[in-house]
Amino acid sequence: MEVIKEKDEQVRSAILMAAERVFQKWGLNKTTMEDIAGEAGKGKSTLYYYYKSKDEIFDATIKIKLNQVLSKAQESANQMPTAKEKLKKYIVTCLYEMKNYALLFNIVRGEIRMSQDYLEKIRLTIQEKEENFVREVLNQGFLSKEFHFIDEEELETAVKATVGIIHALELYLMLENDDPKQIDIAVKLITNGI
Amino acid sequence: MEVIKEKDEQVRSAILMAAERVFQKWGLNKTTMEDIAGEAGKGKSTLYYYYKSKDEIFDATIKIKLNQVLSKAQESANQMPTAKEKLKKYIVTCLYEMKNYALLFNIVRGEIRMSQDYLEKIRLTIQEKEENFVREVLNQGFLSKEFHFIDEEELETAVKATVGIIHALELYLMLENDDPKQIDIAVKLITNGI
Amino acid sequence: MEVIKEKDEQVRSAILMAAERVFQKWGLNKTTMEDIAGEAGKGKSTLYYYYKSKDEIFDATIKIKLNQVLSKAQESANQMPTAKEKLKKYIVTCLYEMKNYALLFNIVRGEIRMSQDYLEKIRLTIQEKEENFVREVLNQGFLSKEFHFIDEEELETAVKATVGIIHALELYLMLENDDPKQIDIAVKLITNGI
Amino acid sequence: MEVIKEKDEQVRSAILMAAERVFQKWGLNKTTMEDIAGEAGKGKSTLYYYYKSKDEIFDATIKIKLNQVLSKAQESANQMPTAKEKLKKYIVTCLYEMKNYALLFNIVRGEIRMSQDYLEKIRLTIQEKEENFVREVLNQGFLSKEFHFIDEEELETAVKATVGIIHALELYLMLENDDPKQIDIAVKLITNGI
DNA sequence: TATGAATGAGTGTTCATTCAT
DNA sequence: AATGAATGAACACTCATTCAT
Repeated sequence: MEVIKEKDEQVRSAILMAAERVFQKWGLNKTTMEDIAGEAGKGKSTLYYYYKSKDEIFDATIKIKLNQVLSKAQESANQMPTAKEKLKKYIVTCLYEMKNYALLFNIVRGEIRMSQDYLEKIRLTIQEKEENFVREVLNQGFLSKEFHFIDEEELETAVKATVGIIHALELYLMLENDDPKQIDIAVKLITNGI
Repeated sequence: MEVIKEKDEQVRSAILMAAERVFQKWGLNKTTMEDIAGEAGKGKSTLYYYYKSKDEIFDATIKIKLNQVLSKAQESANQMPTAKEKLKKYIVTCLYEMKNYALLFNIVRGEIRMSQDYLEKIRLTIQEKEENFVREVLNQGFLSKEFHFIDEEELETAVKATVGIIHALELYLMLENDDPKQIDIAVKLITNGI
Repeated sequence: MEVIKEKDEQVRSAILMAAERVFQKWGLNKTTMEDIAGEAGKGKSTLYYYYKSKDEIFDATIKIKLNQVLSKAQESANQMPTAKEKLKKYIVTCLYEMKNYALLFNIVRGEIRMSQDYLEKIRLTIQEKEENFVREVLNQGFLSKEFHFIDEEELETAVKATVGIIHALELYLMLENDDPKQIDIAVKLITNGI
Repeated sequence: MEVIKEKDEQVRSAILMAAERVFQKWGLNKTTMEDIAGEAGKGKSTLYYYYKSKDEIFDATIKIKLNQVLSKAQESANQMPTAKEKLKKYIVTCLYEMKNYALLFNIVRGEIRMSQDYLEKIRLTIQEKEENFVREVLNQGFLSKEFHFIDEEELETAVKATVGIIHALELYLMLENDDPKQIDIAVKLITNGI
């Protein structure tokens, strides 16, 4: 029973990994179920045994990948001693990771109907996760006087703004830029102000 | 003969304006030639008399809109006295304008084949235009000692980074944010550094 | 303009006639759009230029055929002198005509979702048409003392019952019976009572 | 061995009962093997262990149900003293019973390929059964002088016609009518003649 | 005995594009 | 100059059926 369950989960996972590759390559609209099936080495209709629709596959793909990236970034950041370094490490790791899945994440914005609420929900969950982490770091920096420019009541604003800026950089680097050196420059510029 | 040419140009322009509206509303993939034709009050096949394909229409639409936005931003910026204010005004105007055409510009990123070089060309042209303007402003600020942190050899890097950051903010504000106040916060944060 | 309109109507009509043939042959579910297109000598997608969906085609097919049959029956009946003969002629003509389109009409009952209201509407319209005609005939027979067994207040009940019996016979003869002589026997049996 | 055989027969029966419910609800085409399996509480492929195909399941379902209805009707009829009452009881019971399985029986007509002979065979067997019963009753009525209008040589015609009319009424009441009172009216109308 | 897993062969529908007029 | 008509090529999704276990 346990084995069977595992097998099932393995196939679902294999499908998602195949989907990730082709979505990343072709985008949501141009990727067909046949593409995914071919990449997974399965028949087209097999996909429907495991997932209800193309959208559900895309949904799951994004969800997993986002969680992976954020978790990795938070892990990396937590190994740094100071709040400043943590923040910087978090930003940089996010940027590098996201850059590798540029098209995949970008699809969420450009190709999807506004009305698809489930994606909005994913984004909100993610955003909360990010904000929680940044809030913690900023708070720590505030307590340790590292970030003396922040007073208590501005903390929440700073959290939202920082996360926003991170998103902005993510997008910029993901989409517009192929020069890895630019990441450092951009981070420095953001950190120090123009 | 001249009159006919003018008429021709008028129709082409009308089609593009119609296309702009529906692309902005539905994105590239979800917008059909019928949508565009309907919005333009023309027959579907008429579009093919004036443009070779849907892509060509989209192409032209983006090109024009981008030029409009940039020109307006440069105009606004040039009315400011100091380099600092010029830069700020330029950024803010770009952001506000682009925000209004969020989906339109975003399409360029999410829905388009990698292999479509002509869009890349547009982007390069635009980027050059932006860089030229920013370079001018930064240079002026350098000469007037407003931007003392920039030395001559760093100018080019600063130009590229600044334009990059502007793009980043554009994207962020276009896509993730519906609160107009955030624009000011974000600009301040960028200007002063986190 | 008039000519074009006519052409359009001709094609729509041709599609419907093709559809009638294949629906009659295969039923609703087993008939594919490709079947209809093939029979009509058109491309499959051409059908969608003239009709919105398979259901719409089926809808129109039934509607037209029903009207044809009823009109013909009423015409035939009206050429008879007495009410009794009119009624008999009407029944017999309906039966003979409907018999030729057995499967076509029967589809309406066996293959269609209950929830499809538009078909219900067609049936009600048709039923009204039938009832009106039968009422007229019965009324005439009542006034001429041909049908002395009907008193005024029973007229409406008699109308509904007669139409019902006609339907019953239609169904029976359409579906269960391939012997044309049986029509006469059945009519006689109904007319005289078992 | 005997026990196993019994178990086997029980499962086959359970499947058929489940099938009856879903066929009655959705019709033949719209009912999937998954529907049947779900209703039976079995795995989809289990059905193929007991039956060769969907058609075979449908086949068996109809056969059993028809036999049930006819047997019940004949039983009820046989409790009546006179031939006239027997005939009437038989008709009414058939109608009431069949009405409850309207869609199920109707499927036989609307959704099935002409070429499926096995259903034709079922129908013939059933029809023979019905005719035998009606013949017996009519004969009894002829002998007891109840049905004086029938002479010996017309008996066979009368049998066929009566069974036909019953079928007609069955169909009519099954498909077109939701008012139970109409059954009585219709029977009366048939019995007395229009 | 029973079934989870897998799939081939369809199905209705969409849409960019062509072409005769 | 303008377009109605026509269509091929896809595409997401369905389902009866098979097969290994």
